[in-house]
Amino acid sequence: MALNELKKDIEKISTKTMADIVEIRLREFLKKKSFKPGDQLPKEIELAEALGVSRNVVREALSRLRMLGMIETKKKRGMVLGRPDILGAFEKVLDPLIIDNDTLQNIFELRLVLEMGLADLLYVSKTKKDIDELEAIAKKEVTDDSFRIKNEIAFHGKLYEMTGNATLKRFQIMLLPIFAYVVTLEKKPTRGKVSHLDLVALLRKGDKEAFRKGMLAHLQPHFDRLKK
Amino acid sequence: MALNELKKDIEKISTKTMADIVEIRLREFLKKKSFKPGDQLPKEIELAEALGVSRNVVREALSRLRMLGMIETKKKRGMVLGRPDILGAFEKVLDPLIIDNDTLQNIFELRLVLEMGLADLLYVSKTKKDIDELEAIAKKEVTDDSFRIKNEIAFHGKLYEMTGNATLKRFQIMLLPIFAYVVTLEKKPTRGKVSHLDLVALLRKGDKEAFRKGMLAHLQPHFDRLKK
DNA sequence: AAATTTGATATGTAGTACATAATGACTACT
DNA sequence: AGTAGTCATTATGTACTACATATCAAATTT
Repeated sequence: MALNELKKDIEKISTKTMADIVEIRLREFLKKKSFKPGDQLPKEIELAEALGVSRNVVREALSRLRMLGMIETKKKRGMVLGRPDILGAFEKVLDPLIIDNDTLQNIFELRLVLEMGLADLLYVSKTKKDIDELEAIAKKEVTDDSFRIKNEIAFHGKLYEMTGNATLKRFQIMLLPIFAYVVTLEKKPTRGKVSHLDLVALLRKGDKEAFRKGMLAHLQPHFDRLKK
Repeated sequence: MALNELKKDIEKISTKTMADIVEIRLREFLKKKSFKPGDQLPKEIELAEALGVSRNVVREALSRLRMLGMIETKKKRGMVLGRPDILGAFEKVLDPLIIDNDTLQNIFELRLVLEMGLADLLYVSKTKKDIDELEAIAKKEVTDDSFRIKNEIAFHGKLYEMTGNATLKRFQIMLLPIFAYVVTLEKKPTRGKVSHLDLVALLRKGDKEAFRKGMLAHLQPHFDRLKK
């Protein structure tokens, strides 16, 4: 196809709307002025006049920034710069059904990378209490295969929680639907040679490398799938 | 503080605007109808009438979804469901200056986790050509400390690229500013005992575990900082 | 001095009007 | 017949006006 070559040679004409442009300009404005959270921002009418567009357009752009938490507004008091929830925006878009397959696969791999990299952080922050709780979770697991994904979620979720990193934990929760979705695409359920209880034992014994090897063995079926 | 307890007992009164609500409702609508990318959506006026709000409000909500790439609009042709760029939304919010310190720290840790978990994926996809290129990058590095961050970016960026995972690579690029920012908070530049060239050698020799240990040593100064 | 009222103000919502681009049908011409 | 050209149609894009609503601050009352 010559189409791909064409696309490289001819740049797509920009069909940006005013709202798109205003959004960009507002972003630049916030950055250039290096506002900090809580700082007062100009009012809508002023922005509209300064930009030479209707208040309507400004509001559409502001609405976007507001959704991301970048700004907060109160009647009469006006707008202030907010503290955006970083993962919030991400979360809104993460729907397995509208993500293309390549990206789904990529996210699946990302999840595996996280899982394998967890050990070092875990060994910095784990406590005996954590391990006990983790063991309780592993022991409570039902062998019934239909509960398998639930077991996985509970166990691995606890692992992330043990890092004490709230962002990481939430990130993991967000990736769960993707993970579950990709797993359901499998024909037959595959199990690694190392069980959750094995992992708990490894954690307790205290050898970081051993734990990592165990985790790899636990996830091996997933890695095997990547090789094709 | 009794405030935290109070917050649990008393739910925050919802001060959602119409645009907020419409955004939620539209999301639900898209999900319930299980539209696929490219599917035609109702027009603005119909949505406004169905929801009992002005077209203005609907447009504000649509503007948000449009920003995320969830919908695409063309004049006369109407709206169709789009393929959102997952990381796009994330990218828009990722500014070190407006993220609070705890989250910055969390993201920094997340980055370390990724780095440590990279090995397994890397050993699935690495090629000799990749390693040669990586070595070229490492050899080109200048010893001047002022170029240190540039060196880091080039080298580690290439590592992510070698995984063949575009999402992961882009995710890493997005995290760079955060990483650089946190590193600049350090008093004195710290160097791990394993250099980039050492890592290349380890990669070439082919032992996954050795490479991971090397990476850990390379990043050790960063991990040391976490322990306090 | 404390409490209440009142006015001013910035955002939130509604509604109207028109511009603009894409579509498709219809017409005319060779 | 088939191509080119015209024109009405339609859904989004932009502008403007008007008013509701919450909130702050000053003025007034007690």
